[in-house]
Amino acid sequence: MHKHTLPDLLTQLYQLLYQRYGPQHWWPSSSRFETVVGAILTQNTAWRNVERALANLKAAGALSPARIRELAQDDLAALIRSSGYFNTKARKLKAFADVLGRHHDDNLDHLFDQEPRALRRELLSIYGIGEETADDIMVYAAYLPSFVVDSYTVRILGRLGVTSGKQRYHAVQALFHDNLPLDAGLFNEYHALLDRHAKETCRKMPLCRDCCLLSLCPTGGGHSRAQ
DNA sequence: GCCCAGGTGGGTA
DNA sequence: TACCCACATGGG
Repeated sequence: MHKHTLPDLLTQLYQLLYQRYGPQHWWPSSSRFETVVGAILTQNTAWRNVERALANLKAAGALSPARIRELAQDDLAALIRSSGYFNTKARKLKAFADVLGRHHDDNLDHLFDQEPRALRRELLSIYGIGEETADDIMVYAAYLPSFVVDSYTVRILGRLGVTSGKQRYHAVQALFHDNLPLDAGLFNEYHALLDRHAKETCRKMPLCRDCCLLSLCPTGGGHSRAQ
């Protein structure tokens, strides 16, 4: 099937994307807490709309766990209106702020200073934090190597014939964990590059022959189905 | 008007 | 387990 081993393919995929796009400087934020808030607000939402919500929170002095707890949920929802799902996301932000206050004295160092498995479990136990958001927080706020799998990741791996498109989150994540160095900096850049490539290229050019990944594509760019 | 965007939780069979 | 649906704004 493949002319590459999986470690080779995943490494070459990274190198091709990095050569094409360069460093992506993720996660754009001025604090780790802001990164966590952004990770929740960007769920199924364009980042552009999240930026407005974050600006509103900053302008209102509301970008802290204590202020998020103090604000009425409706008032918090109004501030983040532009990010969509504002009622749901206001509840999610409050859920995170509650756990951070109750169990960690509002200190992200305390939250992050535990075994990575335990940290991920705790994040997943919080209302509104699923696997992808948990891994966003692991990589981009706690600086731990936990690969972020999103729909773009699945789409690109599908086109390269690496996944079927029906695998669960954990199985896709394991591809990266089992075949690459467990390096938070690498995982940071890798996920950002997949995102960049999918947004910039995959939509406009559904075939690999039109993009920088042609050399990795088993079909030579002739897809019958786009994943 | 339509489809999509840096998903998650809840319900049903 | 496997689907289905609600959640909601803003841009192309």
